[in-house]
Amino acid sequence: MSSTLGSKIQKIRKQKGFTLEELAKLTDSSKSYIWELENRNLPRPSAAKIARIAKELEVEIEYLLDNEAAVSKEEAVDAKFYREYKKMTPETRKKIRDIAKLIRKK
Amino acid sequence: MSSTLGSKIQKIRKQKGFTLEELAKLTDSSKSYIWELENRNLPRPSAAKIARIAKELEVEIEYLLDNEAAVSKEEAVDAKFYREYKKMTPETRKKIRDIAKLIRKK
DNA sequence: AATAAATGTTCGGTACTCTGAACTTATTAT
DNA sequence: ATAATAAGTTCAGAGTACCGAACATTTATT
Repeated sequence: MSSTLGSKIQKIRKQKGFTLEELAKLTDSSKSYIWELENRNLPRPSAAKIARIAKELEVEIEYLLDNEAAVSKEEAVDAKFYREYKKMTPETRKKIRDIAKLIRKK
Repeated sequence: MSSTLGSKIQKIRKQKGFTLEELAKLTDSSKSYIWELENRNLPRPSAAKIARIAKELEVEIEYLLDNEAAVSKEEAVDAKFYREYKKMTPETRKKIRDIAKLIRKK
């Protein structure tokens, strides 16, 4: 179940219905490179590229990078929550943090 | 005010009291490379390296990568919140998400 | 089925990552 | 002040990132 960087990118790209060329264009890449990312196991792609790809695929960078076991469903739920949280207004975010602080204290 | 990747890494490394060699060892890097990361403007360091460094420095990868304007204090507060959130129990996390959902609906 | 159009794959080359080892500068101990 | 140790800096070189352009395969059109 190891799920590599490449397989994750490919899976999400297809889910979103992008072709290699489309994702390449969105991320200022060449389609050949996106293909290599997906199909060869490139040992150290750049952080900048991976960040742009993560953004277009709407996933956390960590999700793409962290391998195997680390990507539990629980963590996915948390990451999703954080993505949503970040879209809220500052006021709402503060409320949530304050409440979290209270809850924590039991 | 541009705040580059390098300056961020250096600032946090020093805050945490690490020498180049210590951070290098923690992240399976050479101290020469950590130095170059901090002091030269390397155009595309690998995602794997940046991820390991972010982890040891206890910051979000996004924080290191996103440039200037994006790194507001507000966002730092949010990132801190998320770091703490992730350390909570699954039950507590769920409570927080549920409450967040309610709050959102006004 | 034949052709065109779209999507995917290979490859050569330039610029870059990252290291180990040597070197320089700052700090601490004697 | 001098020596010893630690911290920081430079550099050559092996291996990789990433691109453009050519080639191959799949899918759509007639």
